[in-house]
Amino acid sequence: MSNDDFQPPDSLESDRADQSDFGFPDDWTFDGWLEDYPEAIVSGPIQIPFNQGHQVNDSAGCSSLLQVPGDSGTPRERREVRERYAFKTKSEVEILDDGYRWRKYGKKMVKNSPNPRNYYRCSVEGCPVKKRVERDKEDPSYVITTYEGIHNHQTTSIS
DNA sequence: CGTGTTTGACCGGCGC
DNA sequence: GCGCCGGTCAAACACG
Repeated sequence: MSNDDFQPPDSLESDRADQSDFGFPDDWTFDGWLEDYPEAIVSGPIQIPFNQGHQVNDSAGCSSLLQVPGDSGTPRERREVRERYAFKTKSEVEILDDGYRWRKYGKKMVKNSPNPRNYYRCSVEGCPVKKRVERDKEDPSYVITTYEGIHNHQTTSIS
């Protein structure tokens, strides 16, 4: 697919000033791709888990809109659907409202980190989406979230 | 009473 | 084959 022409990390990281254009909630910090989590640097479709902001629906029913800097420095729109997507946010709480309802189904201590990892599943039956949340090893003020799967339903509206 | 969390057990993949 | 490790299950529990 066109995954190869999707340029990860550098362009995003160097362009952090534009993160407001990603449509993330204000208190979320998009930190680009995580080098520590190569498996998160996907190969395959993914749905960026945000419905607020710039989410757009296409014919596939599940798409997200991601903006990356264009050659000229002007952000160009990018629509990507991936199966896995990880990012890091600075947050005190791990339960972030991303527009879906999640049910925790596991907690695990992982090696190389003093912090537990939490496993969540989308509450909607038949929806295969999972996410795992853990605090940054060396920077506990950050929360690492990894989404996996594509929602096959509309946003579960919550509060 | 319905829904979500907690928590230890269980399981499967992988490296030695 | 065995043990480690990450991921999941499920029963009991908490809470509105």
